[in-house]
Amino acid sequence: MSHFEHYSEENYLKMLYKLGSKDVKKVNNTALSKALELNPATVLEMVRKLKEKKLVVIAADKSIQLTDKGKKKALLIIRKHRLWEVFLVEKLQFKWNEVHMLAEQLEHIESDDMVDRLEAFLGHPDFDPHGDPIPDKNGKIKINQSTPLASCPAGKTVKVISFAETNDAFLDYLEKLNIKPGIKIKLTDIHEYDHSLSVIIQKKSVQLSEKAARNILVEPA
Amino acid sequence: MSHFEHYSEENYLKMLYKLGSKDVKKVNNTALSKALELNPATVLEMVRKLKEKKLVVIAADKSIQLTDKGKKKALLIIRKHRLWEVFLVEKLQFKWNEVHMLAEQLEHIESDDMVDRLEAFLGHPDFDPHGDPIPDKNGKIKINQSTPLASCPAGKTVKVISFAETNDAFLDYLEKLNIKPGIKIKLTDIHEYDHSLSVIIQKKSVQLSEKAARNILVEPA
DNA sequence: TTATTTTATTTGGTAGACCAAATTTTATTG
DNA sequence: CAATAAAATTTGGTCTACCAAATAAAATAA
Repeated sequence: MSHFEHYSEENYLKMLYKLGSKDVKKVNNTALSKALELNPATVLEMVRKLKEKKLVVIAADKSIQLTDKGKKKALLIIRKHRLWEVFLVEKLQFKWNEVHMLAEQLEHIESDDMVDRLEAFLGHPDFDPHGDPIPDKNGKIKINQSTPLASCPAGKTVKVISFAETNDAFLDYLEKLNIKPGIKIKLTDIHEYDHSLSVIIQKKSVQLSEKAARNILVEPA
Repeated sequence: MSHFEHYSEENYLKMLYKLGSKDVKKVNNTALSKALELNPATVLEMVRKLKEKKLVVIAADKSIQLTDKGKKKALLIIRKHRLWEVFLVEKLQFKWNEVHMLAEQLEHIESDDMVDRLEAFLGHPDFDPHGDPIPDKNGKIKINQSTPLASCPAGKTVKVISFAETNDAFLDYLEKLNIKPGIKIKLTDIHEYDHSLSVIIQKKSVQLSEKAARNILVEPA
């Protein structure tokens, strides 16, 4: 039967979207292979199929770019992923850093109707538990103008919006410090020496590395 | 990646369970092939794999039978399927006859933790929207010999066991009348005209519609 | 610009889950 | 029991999504 014909394709599209929006440098076959942890030959093969389906175009410099059609498809997968994450956290009481893997599975369930109903059931959330925006049913995203905590001036109090990294180590770290979307952080000091920060989170003083601060996205409180 | 290696296997197990519990006649390769709408050669191949994994045994007459291990695995898939059906109907407002295909997809999501949380979120339902029992986390089905209140004779006192419906409206209704599992109901009268019932619940006399009485499952007190 | 490195592509293979058609085995039945 | 029907099994394929290793092409560096 191969009920999950679309599974791989969806992963490629999602990764292309992710790479395309994060990195400035072009996404070539090597980059995509590494990101997906797949053999370049495998990726080349699939990219050709995506090209056939008009989901990507191969630029003159061989970089792989999503077409509007491909981008929309990617955004609708991301929509499903993020809505399921909200469900898992809000309704099934998972910790917000535990849900990624599960949402990876749920995002491939196909039913536009179900996704719309899920959205309504959850009360049309705008952001997932990590603070990432949830595209609407047409694949449109509300763009927030958050900035990395690392580029805020000392003395400022900010509100955590989302995170630029999603690996478990980072999410566990945030969990320990009780840093999550919505929480207020007062940036008390920036240390010239190593660019680490002293901040106050819920009345407790904490040290953050520059690396961490670059991946915590905030807005003026 | 082949994230869904288990997908086919699960379908075979589920179908074997279904055929085994429904039909009295033996389940042979031909029967299974027809039920799954697959070529006998394909089915034979998979059945051998299931045998390798000790999930089935092939009897002397070539009939395919689930082992305890296989049966448990099948029941846990059925558990997931039915819990998701409850979710789709109760929470996402699908009609009971629209949910089967979706649940077929959702049942293959793997996470015991999620299933248990889902069960708790749904309020530990005993039956799915079709009235089929939901196995517990060990694959055990409560084989209660409960009958609908509607089919009890007048004058009898019975104990409420479970409900064949779990939608909010029905549950609210039950809540108002203080009808819950364990409670005693005395059936004082059955009205020929509309098949409604007069019952006594905690010393108070109440009228129940036939519809409600069909969905209240009871045992002799 | 030639050598070297990196990237893209081709070639030949694998495993899982499927199929049609041929063949063998088992049952049924005249 | 022999003929026939049915069921089981074998054989030789397909398609998808993978891989490793070889080769070609492009980019970079000396």
